[in-house]
Amino acid sequence: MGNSAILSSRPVVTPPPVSVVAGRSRRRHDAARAVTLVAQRLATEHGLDGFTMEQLADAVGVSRRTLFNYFPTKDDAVLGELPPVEERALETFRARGPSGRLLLDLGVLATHLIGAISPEPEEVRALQLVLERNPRLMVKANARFEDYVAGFRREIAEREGYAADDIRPRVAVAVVVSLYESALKEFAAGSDRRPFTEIFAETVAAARSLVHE
Amino acid sequence: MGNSAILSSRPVVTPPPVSVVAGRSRRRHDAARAVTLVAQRLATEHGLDGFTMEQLADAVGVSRRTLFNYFPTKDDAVLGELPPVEERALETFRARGPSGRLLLDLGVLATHLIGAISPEPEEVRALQLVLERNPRLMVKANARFEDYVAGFRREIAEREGYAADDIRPRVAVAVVVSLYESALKEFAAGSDRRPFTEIFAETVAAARSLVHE
DNA sequence: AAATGCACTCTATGGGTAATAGTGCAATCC
DNA sequence: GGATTGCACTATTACCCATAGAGTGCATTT
Repeated sequence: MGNSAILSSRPVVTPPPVSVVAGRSRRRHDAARAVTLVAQRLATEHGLDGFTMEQLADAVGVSRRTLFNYFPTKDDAVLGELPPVEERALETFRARGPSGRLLLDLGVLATHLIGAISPEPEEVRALQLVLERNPRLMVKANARFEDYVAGFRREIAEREGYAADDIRPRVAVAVVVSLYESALKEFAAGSDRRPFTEIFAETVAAARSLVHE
Repeated sequence: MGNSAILSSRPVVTPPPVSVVAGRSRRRHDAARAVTLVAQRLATEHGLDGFTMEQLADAVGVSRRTLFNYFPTKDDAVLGELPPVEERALETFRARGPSGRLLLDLGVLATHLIGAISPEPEEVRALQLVLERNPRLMVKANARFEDYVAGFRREIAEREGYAADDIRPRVAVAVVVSLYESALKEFAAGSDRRPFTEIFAETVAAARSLVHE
């Protein structure tokens, strides 16, 4: 359990629910990502309330007003955007692929999303610290993540044709999310510098071995 | 991810790590439980900072000073104590029982602990609300829970003879905790008034069906 | 032995104010 | 033509300080 919030380092622009990152969007995404990296650095060095949007704007090289074109609030600038779901990956999932087994396919989708984040352990630790020191930000991070995974629950219910009150979407997402969080803790605590995707895969494998023992 | 904190309603005194509830301890536990119920009621009605320890003491019928004999802080009085692990249940677990399969046995232990809580849905919802409105309390609740489950991780590593850096204890606990939290959400949201243990069992069954599909 | 009264220390909260986040619109720039 | 920006404004939050209340230790009472 744990009150681990999703930690996005190097997050990507949240596009419309399902979209392909392209041309203008790509440039926008890269710009927003740069804002977030700087915002996270400033938050780590000075605290969340220790830097102003003016300072962030200066550090990024845009106007303060423009920052609000990328992010609705200062908190969102620091948290960044959650990884987008690429259209092809989602179509595969909807078509009950790649394996036909829900938990496995959800794990594949999660791996894909995790690959889009590619955090460094120091970044995860730093952002964890910022969150710990700012319960407001943690609450917001968790609310955002909850909305994000709610979308996956809906996709699951639809793919599997579950009834509206079926608890399996919630359970499936809860299990995969718990593995993600467990892996994130290992990643942040680890000293061996393996990529996060590798640690997630190892965590999934450990869960599988526990289930099939 | 959820930021669901453990919600203890009708919590039991946190005894020494492994102990049997008896005589004097039972009376102490009942008294502490009464304090927590009143504290939770006051927090729900007035907010966490909207009642004083003096008021809580008056409502319970003890002196303010005595409250601190039961709980180290006001927050702890509201959160209550986490359920104790009964000695017999722990001995069974340590002896690799009841089934010999770690995840199943951990689920049995969790069911036992959940049985000791027996919350009502209104209580869960009320306490969730208090936590939402008081990030400080939520942070504390989560830190306590993290310590609590760390103990189970140690028990698992010992029971299974895992190496110190083996990730399986963390994964096993993460999965069971995610099922607990998922069940808690269903319980708080539900309108059919089934006991929490039943909903947890249903959640475990759903996870099992997803794994074996 | 546990509860309690009491006096004290420490910390967090409340209120007022100023700083900053957030907003809308028009002008400018690429 | 769309994005950026400047600007003036509104709304909200952080900061500061004093006070209330949480927390503490000890002696007395039950």
